[in-house]
Amino acid sequence: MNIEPAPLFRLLSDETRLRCLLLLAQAGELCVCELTHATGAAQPKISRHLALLREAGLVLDRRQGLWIHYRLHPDLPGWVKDIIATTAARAHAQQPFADDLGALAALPDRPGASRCA
Amino acid sequence: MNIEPAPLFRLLSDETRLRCLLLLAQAGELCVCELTHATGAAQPKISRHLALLREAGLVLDRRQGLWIHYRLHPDLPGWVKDIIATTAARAHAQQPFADDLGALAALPDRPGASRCA
DNA sequence: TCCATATATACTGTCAAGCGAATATGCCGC
DNA sequence: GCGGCATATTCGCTTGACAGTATATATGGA
Repeated sequence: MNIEPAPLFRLLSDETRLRCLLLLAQAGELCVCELTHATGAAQPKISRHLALLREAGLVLDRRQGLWIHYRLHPDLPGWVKDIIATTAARAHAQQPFADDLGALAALPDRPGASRCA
Repeated sequence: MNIEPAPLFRLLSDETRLRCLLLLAQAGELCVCELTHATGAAQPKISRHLALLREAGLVLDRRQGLWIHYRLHPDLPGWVKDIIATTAARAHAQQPFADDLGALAALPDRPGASRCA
């Protein structure tokens, strides 16, 4: 899966997509409901944006029963990882990303992912 | 001038803008006609995109007689410089950026900038 | 088999981005 | 001031992105 700069930036230019991507970069793997809650966005909205990231090869999904877990694609080119990491470092303490991380941490039973409200 | 991640990526997501930005990152300072020739784009198109980059604080312009020279803003935040540098490194040998650099080098009298065809 | 939950997709309306063509502005030399 | 060059701006148009609502699919359990 080859990734070109301009289309990559196009994907990163939507705040909802960027927030999801940075959450995945930070948390490793998250199911759709966790992303939905962390961002406060509607479920179809998250789903659509995740589909775009998936089609571009930026994320991978893994079905586990009822839940679908997303994570950054492990084989991303180095320069793409660099850009995500740089952005994550800068966004980490700023809005709205800081709140997203807080909301994620506040979800009950997170490590087991047993509770999706 | 504060720069937010999503709007930055929005600016980088247009190929014409990205090509101009990377040319400036490589060449240091270029006038509009050089960017126009290097990219092969129409002059109003280049001008419009440069205006967007200028309004966002990514580039600075300097008028010298008839010519207007653009360069990357020297006070860009470190993370923005990093992203531009990372992208430039990856794009350097690929299309269409390699051709842009070649076309730029082929322009006559470049260092003196005396000849804008 | 029927239901509930998690996620994905389809449909539709709205809005902004980008383009080409034409025109305007600013600067220079005569 | 006039003409010419470099650059900027405006206009009308087209296209594509995104949102919300509604609906479909898939899985697991009673």
